[in-house]
Amino acid sequence: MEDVNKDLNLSVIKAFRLLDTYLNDKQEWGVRELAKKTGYNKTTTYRLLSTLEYLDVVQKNDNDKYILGLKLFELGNLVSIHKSLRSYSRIPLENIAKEIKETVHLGVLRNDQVLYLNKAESPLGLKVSTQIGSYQEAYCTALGKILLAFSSTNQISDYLKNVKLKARTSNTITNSEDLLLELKKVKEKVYALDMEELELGLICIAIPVFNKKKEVIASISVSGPSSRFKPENITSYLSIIKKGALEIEEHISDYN
Amino acid sequence: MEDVNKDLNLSVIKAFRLLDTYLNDKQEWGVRELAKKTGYNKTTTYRLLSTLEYLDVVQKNDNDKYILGLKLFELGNLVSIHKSLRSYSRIPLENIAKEIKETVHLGVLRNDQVLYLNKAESPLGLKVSTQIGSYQEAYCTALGKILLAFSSTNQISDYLKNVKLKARTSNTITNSEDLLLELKKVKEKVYALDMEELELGLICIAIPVFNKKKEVIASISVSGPSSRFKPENITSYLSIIKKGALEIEEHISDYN
DNA sequence: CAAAATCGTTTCATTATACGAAACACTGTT
DNA sequence: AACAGTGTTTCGTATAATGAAACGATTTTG
Repeated sequence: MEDVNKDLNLSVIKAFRLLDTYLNDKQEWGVRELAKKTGYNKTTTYRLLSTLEYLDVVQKNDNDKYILGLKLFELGNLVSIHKSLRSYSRIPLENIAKEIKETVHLGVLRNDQVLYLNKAESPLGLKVSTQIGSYQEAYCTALGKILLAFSSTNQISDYLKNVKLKARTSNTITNSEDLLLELKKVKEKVYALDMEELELGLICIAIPVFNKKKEVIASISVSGPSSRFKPENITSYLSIIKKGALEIEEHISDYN
Repeated sequence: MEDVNKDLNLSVIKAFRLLDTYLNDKQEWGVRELAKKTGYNKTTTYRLLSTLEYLDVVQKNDNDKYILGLKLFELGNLVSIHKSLRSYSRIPLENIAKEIKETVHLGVLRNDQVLYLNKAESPLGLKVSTQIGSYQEAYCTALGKILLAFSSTNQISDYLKNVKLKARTSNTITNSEDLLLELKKVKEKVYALDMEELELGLICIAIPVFNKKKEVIASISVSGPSSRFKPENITSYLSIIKKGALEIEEHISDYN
């Protein structure tokens, strides 16, 4: 933990810690429930929630529980970071998803993790579904392997210093040397696979998106259940994803 | 203004007032600049911004100005309100935009205004571009006319009590009786037009989206410049938009 | 190239306000 | 009827937010 010496506003921090609680796969929370989860006093929690409700940041649903409000939707849509990448990727991702019939993601590296910037979901019932704006470990995802593989050697060694390669499944690469070897292969082949390394039954394939200076600015992946994702599909999948990546690259300026 | 007697947390309110400032079509702000705009002391503003930066709610860009941060992107994507409508409308909206080559919007009524839930932009250079999550007056937009026209008479009269019909252009309907007549016609024809009533040179056409109980739950509009938007197109546009509306309606449950 | 203007940042004394235990009102359950 | 679960209000206390002034660092101006 960094030493944060600036005198920060503790109420504001608490308010956002309350909102962060909604990241735990739970859409509605009561006052006492949130207080217990965050460790805050229930009176404090009540007052913060009242304030956030007044600001439209949260609102009560039919069960009188608090849910995230439309102010966050409004502000979230105003965020300019990666905006062009997010908007220009929309149609290409949809095209890939339509053709392959699996879920497609666009991601970038941020603080040693993969940040999901956009997605297009599989039309099928059994599908991968990720939250846009959420984060995932890089070393056990196809997106992350691409983004790491095309990072500088310094960045990669920093990554290995910062991140513990925890086994998510029996297939997860948990050894630094193995990961370096894998990244080398990924960079050579210009595509990455995740063979049930994050989650059993989940297979992904990813390729890089380049800017006009040939730097990797993002990665596109296709994810599906192992039951549908066969080795013989890889070649055809790759050509479809590459077509989508090219569509994005045409819109991208040098730096972004 | 309502009398808000609960003791709300003033720091949290200030923090979100700072964030609200970004709604004014300006992506980056300095400390003194934000302080001046909001009327807060510059030291207070500085400390609040430091706190928000610590929380990843804002971040500094290359010019050392503050921009909205990825925490807002993350939380905004977590908002569950109208989520199914937003996700299921994505592909139908894209299809309409692709076919008509104009920008398409999906909106609902909220606090007497139109809330834009989703959009698909025209592929052309000259196009309408609206912020998702933002609000617009209902009486001078095609979306708003549809949503008002299919509201109850009570809701409509409440609307007329609350809202002042300000002239946005020389074509804007500024008279309650005229608006009521217009809404009656809209409901009969089951589509609404905005003939440069919000902005000169901007024409829109909208239709309702029904749930399985035949209630209007949203509206779809197509917007384009008057130079391209010809009366003879209306019939063909309507059939294309209706096709999209049907695609959405198939996915929608009874109430949402 | 010096002077002035502007920027973000820190200091410190003061005052406002966030705080929390306890009591409360309300609801649904046992 | 008793109980356990909500969200909400009260009130005295202590903490934390406040802002004028000074600061150092850039950038702009003459």
